[in-house]
Amino acid sequence: MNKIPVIAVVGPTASGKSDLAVEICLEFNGEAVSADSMQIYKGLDISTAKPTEEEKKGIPHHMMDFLDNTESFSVAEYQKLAGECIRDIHSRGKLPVIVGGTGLYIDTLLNNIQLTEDSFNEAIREKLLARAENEGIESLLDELREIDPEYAGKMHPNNIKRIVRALEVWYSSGVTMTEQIENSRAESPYDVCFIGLDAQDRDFLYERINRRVSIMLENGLEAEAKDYLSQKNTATSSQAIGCKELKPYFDGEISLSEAADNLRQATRRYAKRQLTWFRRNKEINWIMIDKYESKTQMINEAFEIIRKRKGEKQ
RNA sequence: GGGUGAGUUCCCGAGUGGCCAAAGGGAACAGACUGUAAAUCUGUCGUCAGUGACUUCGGUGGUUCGAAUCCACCCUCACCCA
Repeated sequence: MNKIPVIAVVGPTASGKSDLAVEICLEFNGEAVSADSMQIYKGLDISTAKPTEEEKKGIPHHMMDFLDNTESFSVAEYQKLAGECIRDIHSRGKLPVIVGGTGLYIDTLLNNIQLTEDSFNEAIREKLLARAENEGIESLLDELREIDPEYAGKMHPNNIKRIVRALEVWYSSGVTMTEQIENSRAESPYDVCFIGLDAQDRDFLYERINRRVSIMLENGLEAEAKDYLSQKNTATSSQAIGCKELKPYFDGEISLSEAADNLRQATRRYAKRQLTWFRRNKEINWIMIDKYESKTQMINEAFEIIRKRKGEKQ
């Protein structure tokens, strides 16, 4: 079977993924496919750091900026839609370049993880959540131990979300979480060249994040957040870093500079978690962004990795 | 110049004679993650050695079997009176 070649540019926020992806598209005749759980939404342009038209340099960007705030979204939908994008780009003789920081989306998409049908049931979830509230989580964990002792063994009692989800999967589909994970393995239709962006010096990355937040503020993040908060939004988009940190400021509880600090901190911690996620992927070719004197050198390094990979295939 | 209060481990902050390397929170670091993932959860967090040792609670000295905790003096900060 001929696999579809794709490039995946991953890494923490503010590491320069969007930029690099555009350059790769320019060099290798590609189109960008965003893998970002928040950039899928319309609006939130500043807080999710969507590339501007100018920054896109004419490169089409898919899976970005198409969903209304009132709609929720899930990995399964992402996998389906992004998969279609990739096939479409490939069929037109172009190279799909996946770019984003949502590890779950990227792994689910590129590893072709088979998610169980009908394992998503909000009503059941609500009920389980209510039970957790009333009976205590131990009761639910005991129940999970009966159904799926292996998975239950991995659960910490504080991990309500995951315990509830495991039960939700069982009651809605009749498949245990352990079975789902086993069943999820499938051959990937993609031949992926991973490029990961990180910094040798963590502070270098954190400085970039701090600066980026300042720039967002200058560019009107406040107004964007205010506007966003005035609408009713779905759980997915309301989790975005940006608005929720600014809200206490709007409510007069803290100063703007405090809110800005919180924003920076939340973003740094997010970057940390992204790194933890990506680090376990041994296929990633890491590029240390603070190792190069110029951006051009860094970009060339990425090009080299891609060319080498292409050469191996031929 | 007089008075009062305060100085605790990276930060905030509890601790008023042994149960204190010192609650709690934050940060930081590390990890998990299969339909909410920019979310959620976990671990470590004075230094070594791994059920023990060593150094720490503004400084110096003292009391005591034993002090972050008591006393004296000193330094610094805050507020109040002049």
